[in-house]
Amino acid sequence: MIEFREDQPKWQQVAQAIRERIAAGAYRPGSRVPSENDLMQEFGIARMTAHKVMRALREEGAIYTVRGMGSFVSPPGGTEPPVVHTS
Amino acid sequence: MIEFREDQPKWQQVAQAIRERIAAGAYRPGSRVPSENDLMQEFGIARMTAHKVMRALREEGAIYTVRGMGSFVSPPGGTEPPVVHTS
DNA sequence: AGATATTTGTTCGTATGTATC
DNA sequence: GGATACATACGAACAAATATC
Repeated sequence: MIEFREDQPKWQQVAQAIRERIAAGAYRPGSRVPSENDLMQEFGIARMTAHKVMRALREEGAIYTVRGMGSFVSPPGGTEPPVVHTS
Repeated sequence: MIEFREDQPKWQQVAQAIRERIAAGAYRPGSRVPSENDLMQEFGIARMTAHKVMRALREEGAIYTVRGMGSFVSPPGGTEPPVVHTS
């Protein structure tokens, strides 16, 4: 759990926590990151706040998202299209 | 986009813009009007300001709103309850 | 085929805090 | 004090995509 500081928005602090886990290799390229529901539970935040976190990470290219599936760590390169199972 | 005047609140100017579009028939009775998010984007305003716009239009009967769905142009009569699709 | 659960996308409703005028 | 305007953050509801059973 995080002790939220007063001087920075929750959504930024959570986003930073996820960034650090990716950088540390806790979440590896192509693997799923916690769902918005997971983030709600773990950090005690509202779903819209979790959504804002994921949107920020998505916009900076750290993750990509598939509706109904979840979000995944982007490959090191950065912009390769996600592997979508079409079978 | 709008060039906001200094002599009048933003939320009133945006509300007037929407009123004019309804009057002009750009938004027809029963059809959806732009969401608060749309208004944020188009006019470059905060969500709370967009909300204030919609509340004003709702209170004067120009639109009606359904949570989770959006806002819609009121029928010409004025105060008939909205048609909800239950099928 | 159908039902259910999970997950993300989007919508509105509300409250609080900050800053400015 | 009041009104405006912004950002943050909570809640609630509806929608659509995906997966599983």
